[in-house]
Amino acid sequence: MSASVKDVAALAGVSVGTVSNVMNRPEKVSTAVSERVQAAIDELGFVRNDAARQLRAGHSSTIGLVVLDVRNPFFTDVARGAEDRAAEGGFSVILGNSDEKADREATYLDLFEVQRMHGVLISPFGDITGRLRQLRDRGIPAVLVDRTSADTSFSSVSVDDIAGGALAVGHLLAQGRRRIGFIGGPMQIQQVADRLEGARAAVVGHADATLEVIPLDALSVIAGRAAGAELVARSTKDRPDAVFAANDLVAMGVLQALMMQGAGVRVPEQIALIGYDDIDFARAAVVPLTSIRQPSALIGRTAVEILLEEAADPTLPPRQVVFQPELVVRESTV
Amino acid sequence: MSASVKDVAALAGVSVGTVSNVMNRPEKVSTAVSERVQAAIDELGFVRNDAARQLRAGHSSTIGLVVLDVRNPFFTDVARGAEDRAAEGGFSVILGNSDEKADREATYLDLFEVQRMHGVLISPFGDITGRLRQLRDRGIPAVLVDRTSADTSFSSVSVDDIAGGALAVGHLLAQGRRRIGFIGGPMQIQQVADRLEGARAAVVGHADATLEVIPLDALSVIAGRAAGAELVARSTKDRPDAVFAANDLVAMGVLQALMMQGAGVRVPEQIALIGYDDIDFARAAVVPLTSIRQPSALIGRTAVEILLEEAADPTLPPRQVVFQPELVVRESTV
DNA sequence: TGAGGCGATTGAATCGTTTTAAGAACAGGG
DNA sequence: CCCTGTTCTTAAAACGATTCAATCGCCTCA
Repeated sequence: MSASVKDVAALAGVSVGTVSNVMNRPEKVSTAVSERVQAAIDELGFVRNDAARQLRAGHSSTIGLVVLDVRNPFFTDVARGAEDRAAEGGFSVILGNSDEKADREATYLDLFEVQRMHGVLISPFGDITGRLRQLRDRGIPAVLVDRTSADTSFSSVSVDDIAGGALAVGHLLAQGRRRIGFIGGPMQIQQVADRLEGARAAVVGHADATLEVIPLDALSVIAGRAAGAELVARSTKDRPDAVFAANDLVAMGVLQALMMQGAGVRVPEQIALIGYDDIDFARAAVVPLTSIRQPSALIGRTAVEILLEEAADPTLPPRQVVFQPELVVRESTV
Repeated sequence: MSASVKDVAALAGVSVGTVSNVMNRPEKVSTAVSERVQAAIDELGFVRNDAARQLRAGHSSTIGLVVLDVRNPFFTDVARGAEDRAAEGGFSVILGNSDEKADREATYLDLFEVQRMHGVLISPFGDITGRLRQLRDRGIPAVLVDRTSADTSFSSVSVDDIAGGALAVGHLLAQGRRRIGFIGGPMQIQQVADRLEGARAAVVGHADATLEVIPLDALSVIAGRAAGAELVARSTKDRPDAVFAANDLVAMGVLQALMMQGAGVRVPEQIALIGYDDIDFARAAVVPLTSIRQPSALIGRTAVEILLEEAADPTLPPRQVVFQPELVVRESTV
């Protein structure tokens, strides 16, 4: 069907070894021969068969990435960063979407194993350190993304959500707000709990400030809107003067409820509002939303970096990299 | 590093050929031997090396899928449908995000070629029929997704956007609306042009109905909001009594502008609003949005179906499958 | 002229699985 | 006891790129 090195070698009048050298260590080949081989490659439209290369090499030059939700811009940005860094080293990234389902997650890991991936990046859903350990024993290293490992036997790259929460509430306090509301949940989600913890820490420094927690059972627009409606129903003096939503989806729901005809709570005059994640929709909201941005692309880039190092030297000790989030101020808080 | 068939064969006391038979044609092997081999596989934690299998087979058992935008729920649903159908046939799908960039699209096609994919599904960005023809000549068939091919030399699976436009406006007319506004653009996007064409066709049957086109330069929330603000600025009698937005993002922008404090245009009482795509956000909007749903998962499923058939028999003539969209009625139009 | 050195090139072995033709073991019929 | 099937298993030959020890030229210098 398609041409092989053998065909190229025959056409160029050299041996297959030389053709391989032209492609992989050009410095070992004279320019005359190199050009002749190149011409033959072009003429035949030769494309290397990766399976054969892999078989010989013992492993693929592809990195597998499993994310919790491809629709979440945070993860697509992580993926982009990973792809960029991988490309610099001559690797490719293939993307799997676990959709927060354990069986899908397992299926992707199986696929990555039969394909003898160079390594795996994963934002884990269930507890899969056992499976990851198995993969590592078979020569496939793994790096956790957006979650620190329970045990520290794997490297991880994540963001400091406690700092993020403190950053958000610190900003509200700096704007002169004192009655802060935190809207988010469920608390089983580590990220939510951490953000709340950060919020609490920020409030502690201000004796006259209070923090009210309004729990949610999901991080969605709908849930946020319900919580917002509850605020609208209160008398003005019982309302917080600032709200920190656990993520941007929730914040958008709250915003919708506050701005609704008949509600007429002005943002940010009466209630300042800050979200988390800085998704595109946040910028595009009726009142552009102040939010906490995570260095998503950098997370992906760093994860690949660590993965490649560990693949090259499996004896390296695991590392935990934690990035700091960043405040993005827009109209909803000023 | 990891065990090979040879190790399994040695442990089970049979030849490698038998091990292969146990895995691939169990009916050729006696139960006694089969059990012995299975035990050996389990004990060694043997996992097949896909590279070797592919090398022998001549092509991978993986299908490549390139979409324009992974963040768009439409495409993730297409991907899901494709994965499901592929899994039924023992194939896997790997997902590439071209992000509407020609170079990213090309990079994925190159990757799929060196990996000797079983086939490629693609929602093309640029004109890549030349490249696809090349792939096909080298044994990798392709099926176009969500776009009919300019020439009909490739199979394609798409949705009838003209019918979708007619469906949307037909619904508005059935609700008694007569002054219809179409908000969308740019018209270079085939889908937008088709939806408008369908809208025009629907209006033709009603002598007293009018269709006003409000052009946009992008299908975004922001652009939609600007168009909505323009409607708000008009006197009531100059406003349309129903708006058909080219997609849900635009519709959400329009909705935001209409509902804004001070604007006070009631939806659907004063202006009915319908979108297109039926994304999750549409359901979650302040006023849940009527929309046109496309059978996304079925599109992916069908595309894989056709691809597998063409891979099995490359002489099959290309087929164009066109699905019909579906109206989903919510509060924004009733 | 021949030895030594050096860079460029070759050819065969290798990776792990699948496939296929050939062989072994066994049963039943004559 | 031999012959003919059947059923199960084996051994060896692929697949295509890479690698490395071996070889080939060719030049320099004694």
